[in-house]
Amino acid sequence: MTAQEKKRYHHGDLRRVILDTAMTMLAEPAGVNFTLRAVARRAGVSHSAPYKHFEDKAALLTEMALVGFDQLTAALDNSVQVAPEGFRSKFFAAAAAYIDFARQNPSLYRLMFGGEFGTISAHLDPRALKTFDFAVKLIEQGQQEGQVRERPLKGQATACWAQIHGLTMLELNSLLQPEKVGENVIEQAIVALHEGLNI
Amino acid sequence: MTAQEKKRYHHGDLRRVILDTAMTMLAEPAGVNFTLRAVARRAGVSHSAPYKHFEDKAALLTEMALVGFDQLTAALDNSVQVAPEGFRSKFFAAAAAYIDFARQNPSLYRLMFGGEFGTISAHLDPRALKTFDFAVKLIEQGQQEGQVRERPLKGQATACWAQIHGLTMLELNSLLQPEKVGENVIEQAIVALHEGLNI
DNA sequence: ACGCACAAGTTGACACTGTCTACATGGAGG
DNA sequence: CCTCCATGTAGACAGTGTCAACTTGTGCGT
Repeated sequence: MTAQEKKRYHHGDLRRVILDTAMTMLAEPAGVNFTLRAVARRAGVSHSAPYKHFEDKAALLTEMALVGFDQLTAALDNSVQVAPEGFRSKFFAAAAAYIDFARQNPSLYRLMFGGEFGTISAHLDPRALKTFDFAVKLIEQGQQEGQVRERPLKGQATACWAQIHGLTMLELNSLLQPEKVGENVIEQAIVALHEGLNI
Repeated sequence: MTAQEKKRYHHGDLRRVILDTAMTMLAEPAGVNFTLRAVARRAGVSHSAPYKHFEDKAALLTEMALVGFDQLTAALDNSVQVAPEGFRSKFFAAAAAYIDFARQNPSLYRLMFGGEFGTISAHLDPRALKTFDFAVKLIEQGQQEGQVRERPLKGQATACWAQIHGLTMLELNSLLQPEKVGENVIEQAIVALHEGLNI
């Protein structure tokens, strides 16, 4: 774990290094078309070293998407812990945190939901489903507080996710510009969504 | 326009042929990673012929996305014309037509909203905005019929589009499987959306 | 303490891609 | 009829994902 260990022939941490490097490159402007060889170069290893840790480029991308879901879930969890008590407060906090995450990691968010690669299968992974579970639990708590009408839990959670995800996508694609679509569309939409859940 | 005109050195229709061929290949299974050279091969021209009609591969993809928006708008227009009178009827018809389009052209739909390439700019193209205009007009008609509460028109239209788009994405990514999420989630979500608009 | 199997690296090759430049063709307009 | 120029072709180039063959050196059982 010392500094010079990086020079070891087997530095034992290459998988993590490659993953981190790839995440970094994805986050850079125009990092969408990042290349496997470029990742290896920046990581300081040969161009085929990544194949010892990831079967495919698709496998790396899938893992990256899953890391993205981990981070998103963590951001959501954190937002509701920080937010004041009450369903309404936590609901708006979570929605804001979700969209913020996408705004700050647009390429990653697109990778997570793009489905261009093996990514589609990633959505059925437990790590991705955790994000869905978060929504379910939040709605459930709202029902227990009497703030959300009693309907099939998963249906409501799905509707919520769909709405927020749709908004996020439109936002990422610059379709929610105020001059085109009016001010605070996002806020309005979330308010409407909340009203829809409300008793 | 006769059959043998295809053999002309300049057959004068290459742009359309290339576009059609590319659309066909995109529609095929695993056509997501379709290649420019493969399009040229199938079109029976040299590998660099497409460059006389499209500056880039990105330019071709952008044009394909715009064609997708044309088709989607046409499908929506048709659905409301066929549907019985009344806002509710037309609203549900349009929602169903939208999701159907995506289900039948998943790769195209992803291309339209993926934003991986120059596609993002395509969303600001008039041809893409027509789809948005459709939603606006539909809601407007609902308001005139007294079926939709009076709120900022574009805000409501955006919320609708976001919801449907979000649902569509989840559906395309196989996240709406009945055993995971309950039966008829889509219908429920659309009903909820309609209720949200309703007075 | 020793030697060795095997995981973890490297190098080099292959087919293929997007794109550029130079050249060929032939249809339309003076 | 001739010639210009849009439209096509051929070939080259750097760069990519992936594979196979080779090297290295670490952890294990004896």
